[in-house]
Amino acid sequence: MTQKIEKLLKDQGVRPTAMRILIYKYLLEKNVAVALTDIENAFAKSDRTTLYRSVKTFEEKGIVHQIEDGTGIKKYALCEDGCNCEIDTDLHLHFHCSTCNETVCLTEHKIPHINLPTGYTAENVNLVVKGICDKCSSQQKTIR
Amino acid sequence: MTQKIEKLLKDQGVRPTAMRILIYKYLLEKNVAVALTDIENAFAKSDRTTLYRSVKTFEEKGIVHQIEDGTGIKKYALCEDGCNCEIDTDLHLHFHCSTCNETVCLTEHKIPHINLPTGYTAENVNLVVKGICDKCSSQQKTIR
DNA sequence: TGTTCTATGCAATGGAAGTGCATTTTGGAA
DNA sequence: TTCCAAAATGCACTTCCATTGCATAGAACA
Ligand SMILES: [Mn+2]
Ligand SMILES: [Mn+2]
Ligand SMILES: [Zn+2]
Ligand SMILES: [Zn+2]
Repeated sequence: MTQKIEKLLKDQGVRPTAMRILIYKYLLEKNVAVALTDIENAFAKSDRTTLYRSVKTFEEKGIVHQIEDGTGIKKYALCEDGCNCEIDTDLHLHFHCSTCNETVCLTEHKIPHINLPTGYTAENVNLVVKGICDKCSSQQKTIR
Repeated sequence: MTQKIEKLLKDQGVRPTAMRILIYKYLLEKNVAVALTDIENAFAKSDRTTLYRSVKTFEEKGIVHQIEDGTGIKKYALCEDGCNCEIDTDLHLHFHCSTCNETVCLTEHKIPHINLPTGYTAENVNLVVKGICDKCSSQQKTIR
């Protein structure tokens, strides 16, 4: 496991330090997008700045992508294999649940092509749907 | 003008105070989405809290809609006539220019219908395209 | 006029992003 | 193996914006 991650990080041009490996593992085991604060809370002995800069490096090297889910808090999630964060091919829908407050990548749901008025050039597209996630809606059923 | 605004506010259940009318006028003359700080700077003698609560009231009464353009700063813009901020009919694309840093409503560009996995329910959709706006790209041309 | 609800202003809080700088760690050259 | 330069880390701070509590002023209404 750790071996693989080390290799993966190296391949992306990121030095596999102890903390970075831990962060990567954490992102891997979470199946939702995480905030910096989440990572901070996951490790008792961690400095926010280090985490901040590690994640930033990950982002620059294409290891994670940043998600703006509308909460005002930046979230991060691992990129898919072979992802280049390219518009039309890699960018996908994100879903933010207003009940559990979790944000997930719906990697199967790519962003539809958007027509823009003349003169406008798209560099990036952010599509976030807010509502109730599957877990929360099935809990609702269970309750009643 | 002021008369119309007063009526409009009343019709939406908002008392047309002096400040609120000013804010409304300001939003009306700006053709871009504005941040609270923008409004604050537009009026020398204004209290941020009053502006904050006024805009919040506007939002609750369906007079403005909030825009999360990914900058982390909340923006606001007047709703169209007859807008109920309803998904599929009223929600539209927003464009954020990375050059001039302005965010505009592209009210003609409604949000395409999004298919979600089973169990997910959509309550709101946020679609933001980032890139270069028409003004900025035409300036580019002029320069070279 | 007096009462009550609403709007406003001021002060303060809180959360998160981001930066400067000193120190430690690391990887590679010698 | 030893040493050095570059990279990573940790701590202290700053900044920016959203948001709230509470006291006061203002408007509507009986
Ligand atoms: Mn994602
Ligand atoms: Mn809009
Ligand atoms: Zn949920
Ligand atoms: Zn522009």
